[in-house]
Amino acid sequence: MALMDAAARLFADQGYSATTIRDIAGAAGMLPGSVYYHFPSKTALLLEVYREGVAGLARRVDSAVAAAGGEPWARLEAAAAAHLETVLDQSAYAKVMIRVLPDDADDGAVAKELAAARDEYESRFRTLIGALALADRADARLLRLMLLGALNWTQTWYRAGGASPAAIARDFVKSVKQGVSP
Amino acid sequence: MALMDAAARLFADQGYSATTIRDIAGAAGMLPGSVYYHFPSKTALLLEVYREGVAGLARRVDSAVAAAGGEPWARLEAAAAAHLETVLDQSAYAKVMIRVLPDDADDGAVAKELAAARDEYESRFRTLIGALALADRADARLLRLMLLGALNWTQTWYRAGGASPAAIARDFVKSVKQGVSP
DNA sequence: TTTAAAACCAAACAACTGTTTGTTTTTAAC
DNA sequence: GTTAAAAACAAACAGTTGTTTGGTTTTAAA
Repeated sequence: MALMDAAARLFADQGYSATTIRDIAGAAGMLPGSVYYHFPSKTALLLEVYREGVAGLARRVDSAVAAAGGEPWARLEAAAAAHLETVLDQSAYAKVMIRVLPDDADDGAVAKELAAARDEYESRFRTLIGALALADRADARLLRLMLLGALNWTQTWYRAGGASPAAIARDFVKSVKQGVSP
Repeated sequence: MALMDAAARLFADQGYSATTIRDIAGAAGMLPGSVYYHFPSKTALLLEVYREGVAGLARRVDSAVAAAGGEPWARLEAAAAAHLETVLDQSAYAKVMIRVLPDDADDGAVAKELAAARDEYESRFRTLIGALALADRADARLLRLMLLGALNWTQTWYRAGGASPAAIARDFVKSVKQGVSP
């Protein structure tokens, strides 16, 4: 859908509140009012774009994990690589999920739905990390939040041309697995 | 300054473009027009708040590192702890530096200044990590970006009452140092 | 070729945006 | 107590915001 594509790209590039309905309509080749034939409000448009982003990301990660075999660290690495490839290269929808905070939606009920969608996605990493054999003092929750934070923050510094998203993800996972000390 | 305090809090809580001059003026107890006696534009106000955030954060981190002794990992841990305490608990100004992206400023020249201010701050971590003894295949740049990303992303999930900012920072540094494998 | 739904246009709405202007109040030094 | 600068007010400005309304075109099935 051209309208959602345009909205996803603009939300990802400029953020939610800096993006106007006129921006979106123009990028989709229509007039502002026409947007309201397809979506009842700007917030509803964000919600659908966000959900599509979460769904697409989940699909890619799930399939990467399924193809990764049974070794827990390999499965986590596959998930991290798929996450980063999608968020940095493949999907403007997935970018929105990282760039737009749930409370950017002016509607409180929608904010909760955005947060819930993201939580459901991230639960995959809870499972993947739960399957790891960890050192006694390692905190699985903080490990998950550290890894996801490091992955998501790449959106602020990543530029095409350097290390590939998959290579970055592999490096991150390896670092937390083995440590960087000699 | 009450005006900058109000702006810092609102920028940190709602983001830059979702915050209006009227919001800021109201929170500071004055009328919208009065803001322009102190700052020539909304963008200029952001720039000063952002700079104050960077300066305060740099001050705290520098002093924590100086007090941490000479062991490189202890110095990095002290920097990470100071960073997180400031950003999560102490300073709305520092929060702005994390929440507001440079290109949120409508003015391109200001965006560059914001990015430059953040870069100057982060160079400290380049130095701190440069002093570490790393395993052969460890990438110092990715290590820095991973750690800063994990730290900065805490702003999206941290809630007072759980692990303290300093404890989170210590956990992150320990994880990348030693790894979490048994 | 008729028809009806889907999609879009054209134009406006009220509210809100950053900002400017001229005037008044507050502050503090003389 | 006078004075002048600093700070704030009151009111508007031009442009933009999300959204609505009623009419027109497009699409595709009958």
